[in-house]
Amino acid sequence: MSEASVTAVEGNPPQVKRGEGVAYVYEILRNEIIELKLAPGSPIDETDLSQRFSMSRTPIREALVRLAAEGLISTLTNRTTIVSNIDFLQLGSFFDALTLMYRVTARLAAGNHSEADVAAIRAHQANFSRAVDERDVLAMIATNRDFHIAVAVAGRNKYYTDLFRRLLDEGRRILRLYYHSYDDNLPRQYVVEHEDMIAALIARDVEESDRLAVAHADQIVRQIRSYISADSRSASSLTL
Amino acid sequence: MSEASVTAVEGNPPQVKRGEGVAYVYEILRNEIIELKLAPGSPIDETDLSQRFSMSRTPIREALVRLAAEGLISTLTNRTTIVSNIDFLQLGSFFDALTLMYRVTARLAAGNHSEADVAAIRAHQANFSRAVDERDVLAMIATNRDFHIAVAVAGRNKYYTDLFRRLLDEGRRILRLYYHSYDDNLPRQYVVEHEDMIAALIARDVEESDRLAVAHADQIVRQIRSYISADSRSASSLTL
DNA sequence: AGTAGACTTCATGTCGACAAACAAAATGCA
DNA sequence: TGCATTTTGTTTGTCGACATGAAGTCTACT
Repeated sequence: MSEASVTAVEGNPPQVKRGEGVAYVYEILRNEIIELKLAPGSPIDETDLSQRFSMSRTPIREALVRLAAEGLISTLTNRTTIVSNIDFLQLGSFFDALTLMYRVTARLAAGNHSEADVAAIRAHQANFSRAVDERDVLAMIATNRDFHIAVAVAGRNKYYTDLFRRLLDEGRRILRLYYHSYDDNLPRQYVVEHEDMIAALIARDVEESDRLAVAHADQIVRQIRSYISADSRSASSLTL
Repeated sequence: MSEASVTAVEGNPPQVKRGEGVAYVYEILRNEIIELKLAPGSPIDETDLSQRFSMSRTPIREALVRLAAEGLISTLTNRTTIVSNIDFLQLGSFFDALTLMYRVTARLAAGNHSEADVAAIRAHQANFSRAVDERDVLAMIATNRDFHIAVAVAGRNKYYTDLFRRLLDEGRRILRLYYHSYDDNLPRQYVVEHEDMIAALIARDVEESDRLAVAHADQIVRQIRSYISADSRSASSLTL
């Protein structure tokens, strides 16, 4: 019923102290959900978690409430709570919002960024580039997300940054689902596109930043779409 | 220290049953925060609330966690939690995001709405119009928000609807702060603008819906800005 | 008198336990 | 044998209590 690797007691119960317990559990569970270590739809048992983290159920519960508020888990009243499913029917909405956030954050960043922002963005881009060099797909997904968050932060609009972060994390879940078919050419192209975006941003060229953001978003949407259709094609070939 | 009207025990402890307690407390507190019955910056005492709602502190706490996740309250670890302040420095970001959401939800609604959506939107518009007729400012603020949420729902993008809802509620808080100087002409104009928006939506005219949304947003932003500057002007006249 | 340090007070964070609600197994009846 | 009902079991929702950390108070010392 419960997978040993996930449910097992933490090797080093890292002695979190008063007031940090909830944040600790929240961070770990959040990562496990986004990285699909906890499969969508799988049930979450509070008692299990409380044993795993060597804590009472109370802080566990609060962490779960936070995750539920973010939409990462769904709680059925008086019944079990499960990891939220990836809603493929809403994929159109997702792409739409994602593209819009790419655009507005790029535009704002071009207008509002500071020196420090550029340094942060470049650091993340370096990490992303390294991940591509090392063909570390999981690291690519994570560092790519961090790069775009840094751009959003440079845009100085917390409402956009917030939504963008959620969208990008949801994107991480979807990409994890399909990363096995990752194309070797695309990552290189993403590195180049990121560099172009940085250049336009430094030049404070809002319109060019916007154009590049649209192109980048289209590229990513196309990539995910192709993964999904490839996936469904192989499935349908099985049934014939 | 604690205001009697807010801290007092609920007259009718409405016997909420298992599993509904948290949602009940959450809804009530949320409304009180948005309607400024709980002033920004004022401390929130868990023990007080637990007495007021005749519940243990546990469900109260979960409701507070949800509110904190939404940004409506800020919790200082090991110390008190307070109602979030209205951040006037971020007002520019707020207006920017608000305008964008007006636009995209109007566009999407024009493209995706169904008959039922139109009916719902019209109902909310009727409520808004009635509130204007009755010069009930508080009702106007609330029904106006509901009208735009209905439009967003018709747009069928939960990401936008979610962000929009939060922005509109934050707007309700700001308007409450300034509603004493509410202009008598503007509400009428809003009714007309809403009617125009509905017409464009039914005609599925995306571009016209967009134009109207921009105009509507500009109008509201201008209104809030004038309230604030009027307020600061009277304040500065005091200091001179 | 002013300041540093100990003490008191009190709200929060955490805990273990109990009770309700749901799901599934077991039982009884046609 | 098949279906309805009861019983059992498990997990969640709620409770009351304890421990911890922080703010304010009081005292003592320079």
